[in-house]
Amino acid sequence: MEGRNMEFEPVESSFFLMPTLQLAEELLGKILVKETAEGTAAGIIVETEAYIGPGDRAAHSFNNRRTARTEVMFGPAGYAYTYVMHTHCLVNVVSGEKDAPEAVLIRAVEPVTGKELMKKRRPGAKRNQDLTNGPGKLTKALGITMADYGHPLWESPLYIAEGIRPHGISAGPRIGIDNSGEAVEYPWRFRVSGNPYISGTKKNNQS
DNA sequence: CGAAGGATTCTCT
DNA sequence: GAGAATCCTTCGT
Repeated sequence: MEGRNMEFEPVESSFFLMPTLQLAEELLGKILVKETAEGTAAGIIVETEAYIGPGDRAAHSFNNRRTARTEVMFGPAGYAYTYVMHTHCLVNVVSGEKDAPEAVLIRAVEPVTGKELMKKRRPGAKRNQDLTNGPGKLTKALGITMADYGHPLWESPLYIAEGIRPHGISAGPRIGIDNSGEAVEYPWRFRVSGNPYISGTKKNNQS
């Protein structure tokens, strides 16, 4: 990369116009950028999961269930779907055509900009890789909140930027949805091969 | 209006 | 490895 410019180049809105499973794969290596008053924090996306509502029991929009919460998933692709889980916030990239409730969950990123800011936001993290190696962790590190719900991901202050080309990509079963029947086995989790900034602390610790 | 559950994370044993 | 924390949404009465 050219280097001296700290700013990132957002993707075009047309980038998101592809099948959800393909988008989940294409997002690997891209950069998730969040600009705040405190500064800019950004990380390379290294782990994603696809959620395809109509036939995916693990998705909030399973069987096309439409609620105030999942509303944005029924809209066009490329918007942020933020969701509060327990005490944490998760972020998804809406995918699929209009009226198709599909999305890609961002599970982990590798910090590239604003590491000091991330450390400040996550006092508990002892290692660099603990800053963003989980869906709830990365949102806190980057400063993503429910205020970003429905935000278009090709515009400041929250967007996907062009990044690197991953050396290799691995696919496998998703995590944390073991109460979702057979949907658990779908290989809809994608990650950059060999990258240390990957989630998966408990079970599902496969190579 | 009240009750149950969840795409998680942290801490202690 | 197991269990609690803790906030919002969804569903039932």
